[in-house]
Amino acid sequence: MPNDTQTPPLEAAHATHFIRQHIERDLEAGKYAARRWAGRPGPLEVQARAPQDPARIRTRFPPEPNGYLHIGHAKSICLNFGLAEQFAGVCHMRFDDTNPEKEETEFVEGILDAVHWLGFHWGRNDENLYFASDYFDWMYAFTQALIEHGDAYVDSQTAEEMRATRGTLSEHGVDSPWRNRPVEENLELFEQMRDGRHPDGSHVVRAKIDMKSPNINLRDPALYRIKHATHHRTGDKWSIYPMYTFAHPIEDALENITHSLCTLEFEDQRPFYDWVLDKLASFGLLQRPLPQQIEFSRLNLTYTVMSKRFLKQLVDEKHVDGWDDPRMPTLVGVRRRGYVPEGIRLFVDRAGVSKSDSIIDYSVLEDAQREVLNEAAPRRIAVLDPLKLVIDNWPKGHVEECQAPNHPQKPDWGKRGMPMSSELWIEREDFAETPPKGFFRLYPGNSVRLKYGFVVRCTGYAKDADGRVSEVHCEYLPETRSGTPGADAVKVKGNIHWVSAAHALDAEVRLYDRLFRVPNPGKATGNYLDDLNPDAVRPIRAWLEPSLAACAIDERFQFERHGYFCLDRRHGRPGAPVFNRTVTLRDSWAAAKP
RNA sequence: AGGGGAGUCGCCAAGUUGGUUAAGGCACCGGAUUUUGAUUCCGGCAUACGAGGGUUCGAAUCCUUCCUCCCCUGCCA
Repeated sequence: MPNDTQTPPLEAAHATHFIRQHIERDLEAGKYAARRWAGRPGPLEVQARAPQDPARIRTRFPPEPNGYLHIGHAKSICLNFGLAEQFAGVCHMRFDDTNPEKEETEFVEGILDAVHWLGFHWGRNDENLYFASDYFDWMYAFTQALIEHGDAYVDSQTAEEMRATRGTLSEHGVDSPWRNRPVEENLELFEQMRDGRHPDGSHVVRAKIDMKSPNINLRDPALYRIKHATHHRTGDKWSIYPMYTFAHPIEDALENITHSLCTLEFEDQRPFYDWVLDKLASFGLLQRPLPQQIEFSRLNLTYTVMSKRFLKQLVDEKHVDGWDDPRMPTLVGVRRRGYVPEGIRLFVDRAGVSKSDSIIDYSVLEDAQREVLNEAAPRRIAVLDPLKLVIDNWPKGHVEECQAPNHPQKPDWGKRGMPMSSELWIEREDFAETPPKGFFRLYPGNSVRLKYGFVVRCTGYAKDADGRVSEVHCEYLPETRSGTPGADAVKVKGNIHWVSAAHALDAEVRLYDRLFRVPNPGKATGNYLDDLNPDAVRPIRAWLEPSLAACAIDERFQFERHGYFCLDRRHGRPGAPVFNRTVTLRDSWAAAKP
C-alpha cells in the first residue's frame, strides 16, 4: 500500500539526539573543514603539508583489549560507527592498550570480530586500525615538551604519599616537595625511568596544574608511571607507560578525531583532556582544531548485569558456561543465543542517546530481535513437549505429504513437504482433559486443524499408570486437507502443529530465558547472585520436522507457535543438532492465563 | 572549600529561539484480519513535564528557592 505522503518512521530517519545535533552545528560552521590528513595518524609535523582530510568527521571506538564486549559496548560501537556513516566520516578502530598488565592479543581478535559481526568497518578496507601503543614514542616526546615548558615534573613521592597529599572531595591538596624540581633534573629522571633504571612505583611524571583545584582530576594528575611489564605488542621496549587520561586525548589528536564520544563518568576528565591538547597544540605539536570530548550515558538493561566484574564472577564461579554462554549479555553470548546484529542495531537506535542515567526494559531488546527475525526467519515445526496423537481412521500405512509455507507473508519463499501418518507428536499443552475457559485446542469432542494438514476431532484419550495422559485419539476429516477446495468446509478455531512420529527428528533444544528473575538483580538483597534465574536454561529433547536435518550454523528459524531458534554454534553437529531458543513469540494466550 | 552531571507516562525518549489539543518506541489494555492465541492493522494509554514560588496574554521551555539520583579522592580504563 504505497503512500508517499506518509512520513518515514523515526528509526529509518535516525532519531535525532544531542550528539548528532552537536555534529550538525560543527559541520554547518565548517569547524573541521580545514583539517589535514596524511593518511596516517601523526602530530602536526606529519599532517601540516598533507591534503585536506576527506573525512567530514572522525570518530573512534577505543576499547581496552582486556575482556569481552557486551551489549553496553554495542551502544558505543553503533554510535561511533553509525555517526561516521551518516555524516560521511570515518570511524577508527583503536585499542587503548596503555596498561600491559591487563591486556592480551586474544582479546584484540575477539573485539575486531564482534565489531565486524555488528556490521561495521573501520574505513573502506578496514584501514583505520590503530593502537595506542603505536604512539608511545610521540607520547614520550610530548611529555618531554611538557617538562621543558614547566608543565610537568617527576614526583618521587610514594603512592601513599600522593594519595595523602591529594586532599579530599572537600579539602584541597598540597604541593609535592618535588613539584619545583629543576627542568634538567626532571628530564634526566624521565629518561632514566624510560631506560628502566628505576623500580616500579619509585617515580611518576605528573602534570603541573593546580593542587587546589576543586576538580580532583586537575590536582597534578599522573602522566606516566613505571611498569616493568611485557606489553602484548611492544614487548619489553618500554618500562614506562602513559596513563589513560593523558594518552587518550593524544591518541584522538594524532588520529584527527573530531568528536571523541565517551560515557558520563569521564565528564570530570574533560578539563584535563582539553588542558593536554591545548598545551601540546600551543607548543606546535598538534594540529588545530582539536578533538572535543562529548559524554553520553551508558546503556543498562533490566534482567541482566553488565559490569565486567559481575560477568567475570558468573564465569569464574560457573554460574554460566563461559563468556559465550547464551545467557550472557556479552556479544559472543547473544550471538550464540541467536540474536541478530540487525536487531541489536535496531535496539540501540530505539534506546536513544542522552545524558540521563537509564535502564532500558529488556523487552525493547527482545522486540527488536523479534522484529528482525519475523522478517528473516523461515518457519519450521518442532514439538517441544510431545504427546502422542493417534488418528484412528487413518488409512493403514498411508503417508500424506503435506505442504507448509516457509513464511506466511512471503509466498515467494516457497513451501516444503511434511509427511503425515497415523501417529503424530503434538504439544502436550495443546490437549486438555477438561478445557479451561477460552481454550480452543484439543479436548474430547472438539475439533482442531492439524496445521497444513487435516481437521481432526478428538474422540478420546488414554492414561498411564500414573494418571498422566499417554495418548490422545482422534478421527480426521479427509475432505478438509489444507490447500484443497474443501479445506474450509469445517470451521475450527484452533490450529495446532504436529510432526509425524515415524519421520520426526530427535534433537536437543535449549530453552533460554532471562538470566535473572527480577529487573534489578541484587536490589532486594544486595547480592545480585540471589536473583539468578534457575530456569534461564532448560535443555529438553524435542521432535523436529524432517527438513531440519539439513541446516547450518547462523541459520535462524521460527518454530511456529514457539519462538525463534538457531543451531548452537558450539554443540550442534550434523546428525546431532542442538537448537537454542533465541526468544519466544509473543503469547497473549499465556499472558491471559491466571 | 567541594566539583561535575541528570530529573518529561511503568521503561526509554522528542521537545533548544516561551505560542494552538506534550512526538515516537517498548510495555500494557481493547477491537479487526489471520491455517502461528504469531505477524499485520486500527483504537486507548501524561490537563502533565522532580517540588514550591515568580515573570508573562501565554511556561516543560525564562527567573528563583528547594528536593532526589548519578559520577569524581588509582602510579585502572
